[in-house]
Amino acid sequence: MGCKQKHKKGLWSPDEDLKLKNYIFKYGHGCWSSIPINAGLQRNGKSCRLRWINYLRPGLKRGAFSFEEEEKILALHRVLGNKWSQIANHLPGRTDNEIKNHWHSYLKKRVSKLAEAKSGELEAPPSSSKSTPQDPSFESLENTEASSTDTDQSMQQIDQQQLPKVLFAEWLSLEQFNGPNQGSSSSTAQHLKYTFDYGSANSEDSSAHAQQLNGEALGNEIHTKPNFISIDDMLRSPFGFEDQISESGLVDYFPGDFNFSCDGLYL
DNA sequence: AATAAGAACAACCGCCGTATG
DNA sequence: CCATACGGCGGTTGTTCTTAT
Repeated sequence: MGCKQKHKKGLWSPDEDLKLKNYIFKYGHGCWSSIPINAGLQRNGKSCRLRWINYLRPGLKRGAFSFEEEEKILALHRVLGNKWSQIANHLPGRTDNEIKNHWHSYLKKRVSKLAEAKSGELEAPPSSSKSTPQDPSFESLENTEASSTDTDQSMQQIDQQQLPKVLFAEWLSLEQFNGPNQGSSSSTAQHLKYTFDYGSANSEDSSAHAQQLNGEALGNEIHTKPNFISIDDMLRSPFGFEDQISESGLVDYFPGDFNFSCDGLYL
């Protein structure tokens, strides 16, 4: 009869789940495409893999997201965008699919409501119409090219609307890393790594490192390419690092009395 | 109680990068 | 070097559940 085996689609039955689970517990998953054949399932390998990863795999949390988890997702999403698998890496027991679903069904609305509220504040400031010097010229963005003096502001506006919030380490080449100021660059990178490694350090230590950096003829402004920081470090930061993600696409960091920008992230 | 609308969840699809022959 | 298979990822769709009317 039909020479091509039709793969079953749709929801998984408890029986199918049991077959898949038993097989993987016994033999491991190895090659996904061979699993349905060996386990006696009418599914394709991809479907088996997805079912295992998102539902059957041990260690999954399931159930409602906690407030802490939601906050973490929001913070990570601001940094990573829709990199669900990377976000999931920072939430043990949660799958990328689960996080993605929760984002689309709940968090996204929460964020856009917040943004609306914020933009409402910006567009309709309290009746006392005192124009702030920082007030960006939105009409000029819409209709005309920005004048050269407004370039920075305009770039920020464009970035805010269109560009990712952060430049990632993976986009940077080794060449850039060893760039023209090779010596100082790599030593700075080392210092930065040290400075940010406050998993075990307290903020005092951090500011001590900051002082150390400060003393390295770097002045009170450091902008060396590329600097790296891990996302977990960012989220752990006693300085509220996630609030320092700049609209220019770089990460600005202000621990104490010095500041620099960070161009890369450890993922 | 019936049902329409919206929310939440599960799974599929297509694309891309990598490994292998 | 090329073709193919596979795994992984993100977007999207389909299904089920819950709530409002």
